[in-house]
Amino acid sequence: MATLAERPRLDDVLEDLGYRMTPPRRLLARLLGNKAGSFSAEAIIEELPTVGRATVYRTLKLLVDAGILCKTALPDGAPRYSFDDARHHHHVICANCGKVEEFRKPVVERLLRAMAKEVGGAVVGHRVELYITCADCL
Amino acid sequence: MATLAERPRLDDVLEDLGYRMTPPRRLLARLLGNKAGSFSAEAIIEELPTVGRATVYRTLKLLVDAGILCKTALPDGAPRYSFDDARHHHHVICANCGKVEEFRKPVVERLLRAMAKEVGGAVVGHRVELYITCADCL
DNA sequence: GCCATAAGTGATACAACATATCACTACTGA
DNA sequence: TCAGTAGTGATATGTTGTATCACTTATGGC
Repeated sequence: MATLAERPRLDDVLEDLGYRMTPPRRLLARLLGNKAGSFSAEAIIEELPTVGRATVYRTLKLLVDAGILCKTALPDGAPRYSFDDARHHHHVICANCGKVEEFRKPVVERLLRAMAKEVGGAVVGHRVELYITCADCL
Repeated sequence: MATLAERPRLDDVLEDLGYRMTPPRRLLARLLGNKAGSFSAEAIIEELPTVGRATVYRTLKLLVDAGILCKTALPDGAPRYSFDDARHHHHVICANCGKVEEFRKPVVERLLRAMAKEVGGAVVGHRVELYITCADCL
């Protein structure tokens, strides 16, 4: 995951993408900017009672589409959002606390590419997730 | 995925697991026994209007827990059920028609095990999915 | 074959996560 | 300043399930 320091300022990102900077988006940007680990959409909604559900979901989607956030899931399927780093990567997810870390392994990509050749058809994507109980939770 | 011929008879499976064979379960077993590819729970519910939602979901869960069915997801997160083969495996999923195929690659397991050593914490599981557009859909 | 009983059932409510609609508001650029 | 469009929040709806609960029934022991 991009560290707090590396992270682009969210309001800048949204403006650069041509979106308007509105008070709800500023609130969201400020809140998300200080989030570590992963979070659920509902948590954000609770923390920003003045911002409507639809707006929270809309903005999260915007940020996911822009590659700023990444949407993953815990093993039980509960969706989590976390900051993303622009490069292609996979996730290590703590099944207990939901913390998400990224990893990049060219070997994984090579392997999947090789596998792609074996199956007929055109590969459109892949997903690799490793579930752990993190050191803090042990 | 287990081929139609290889597939154990579902009613036998349920009985062997100690479950009662009831009319709704027989209907489900007959319907699922003829399914190819993957399907959604809601499709089953529509096809069996005499069987309640709860019963369909309960029975699907039973079969997933028993290792007969496997629950995966399309790239957009829409859940799909497909027949499963008992051994550990991963999925190749057609993002267009939802067809699910299994693959086994010991290399993948070895790689994930190696990765597990690098991250702190205890590995509790993993998920690897390859999304394609299958030959039929091209 | 009968019966007790535990397992199973369906209707319905609820829950989590998200999108659609729509009248209203407020940025923004001209 | 002002028109036009992007954005907003309330609310309804959709999807995918799980919980509850009164009712029904399959099954094993006799």
